[in-house]
Amino acid sequence: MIRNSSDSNELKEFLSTKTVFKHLSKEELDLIPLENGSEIFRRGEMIYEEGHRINGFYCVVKGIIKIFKTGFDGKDQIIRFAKPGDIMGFRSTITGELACTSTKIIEDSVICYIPGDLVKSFVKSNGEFAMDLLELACNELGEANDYITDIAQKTVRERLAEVLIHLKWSFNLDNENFLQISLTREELANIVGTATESVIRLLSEFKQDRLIELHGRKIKILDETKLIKISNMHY
Amino acid sequence: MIRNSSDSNELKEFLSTKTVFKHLSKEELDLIPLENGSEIFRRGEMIYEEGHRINGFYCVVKGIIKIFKTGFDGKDQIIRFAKPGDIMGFRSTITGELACTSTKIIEDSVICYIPGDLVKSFVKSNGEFAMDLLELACNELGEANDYITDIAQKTVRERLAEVLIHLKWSFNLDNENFLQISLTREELANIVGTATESVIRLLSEFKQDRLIELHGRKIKILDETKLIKISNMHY
DNA sequence: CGGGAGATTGACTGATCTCAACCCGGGTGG
DNA sequence: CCACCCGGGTTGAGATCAGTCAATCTCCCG
Repeated sequence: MIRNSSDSNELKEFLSTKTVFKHLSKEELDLIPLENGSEIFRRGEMIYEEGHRINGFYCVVKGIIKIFKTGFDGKDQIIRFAKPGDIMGFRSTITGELACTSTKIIEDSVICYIPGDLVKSFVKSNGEFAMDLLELACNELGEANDYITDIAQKTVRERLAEVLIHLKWSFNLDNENFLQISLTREELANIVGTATESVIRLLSEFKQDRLIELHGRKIKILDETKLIKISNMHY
Repeated sequence: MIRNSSDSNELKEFLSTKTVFKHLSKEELDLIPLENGSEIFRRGEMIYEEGHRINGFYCVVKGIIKIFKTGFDGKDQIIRFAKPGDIMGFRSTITGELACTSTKIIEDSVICYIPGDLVKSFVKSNGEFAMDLLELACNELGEANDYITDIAQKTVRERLAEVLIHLKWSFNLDNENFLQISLTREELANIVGTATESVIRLLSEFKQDRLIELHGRKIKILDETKLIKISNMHY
């Protein structure tokens, strides 16, 4: 974790255009202590861990972070990914509970921190902001509900297909149309909720069927339509 | 569904003491149109269905409702239960999306409706209320995250044990210490995320082991400690 | 070149699902 | 009054998806 001397005006610009803080007034934005700039994290580093006390929002300026819970047997379950513009830790900040998830860097990231007290004061004084934040929470809740139903009802094969599609929709492709996000097979398994070996077998099956192309960790979706069919998605 | 002529002052009293509306001012409370009173629903009736447009909060005054999603193969997944003081439909009301869940009465209920526009105006004008609502959403989000991890990682046996414990903690017991809530085996399966037959087999196994007692749909927890151990819960 | 992490493959196991039969109690219509 | 039906609830047998374990391989790095 490295202190980054990025211009605080740049950060302000970012917050006010790309994040849930977009409806803060100029004066409110000025209250956020950004003098320290943001922090740079490298792949594998943790920002905070399950059980820790969190007192503010961690806003992703750049990079990709996995947000996950560790089950009683030490196995991780990835809940979601955070990418530029996303907020981490808002649940615990709002409820005042300990963090219920850990956050680990997938792709080198720049994070800036916004104290919780400040956020709460904004919620109380700025109705637009409160509404945006509420919407954010509700959107996440909707996704969580879908996730529950999927994991409870679908086969591993269906879920893996769905995860691949979601990854394609959520993350950029490189110039050869490979998914930019680079995940280990174990991480994929921790999204799908299955064993690493199962992911490996299914991936090579999909590859056989010309649905995807694999180059190490890089994945290219070749036949989105068929994958969607396999996944039994509604959309 | 029957129109109930309950006193609107009684409802106001209820809203301002038992629900997320507790921080509304007297004036704000008066804005809520409660003249029509509340509505009575009977077991089996639906309040709203997945895919419908919802334009407000459904507040449970009395009764128990299951909130569930229907999977692509027609199988239901129960997401949570709503009981007196709880709000249904707030996610869709806030995000403006179609309902992502259906709601079906488990135990005869009294429901009162609060228009969404009004709620949104409260969010914008009353910071305390906004904060309470946000907390509500965040609490649910935390539970959803736990749920995801459980379903993804635990065995059916562990999950069923956990569900029984949660039911005991969430619902009252009758004078013989049986769980008040009455669920079919299929409904239990739809919480756990398994087949009806699996629930039946595991229940009778738990009964053999003197962990629970069964009288038709009524369930009594005999050995909470051991069930918690079986469930591998953290708490 | 040796070591280690991650990826792959194969064999085996077993938890859980599916299917089908059967039971049970309540309600109903002849 | 009784046969029948219907919605749960139970039980058993068999099929299978997916997890575990163990061996091997492939890179990449120091």
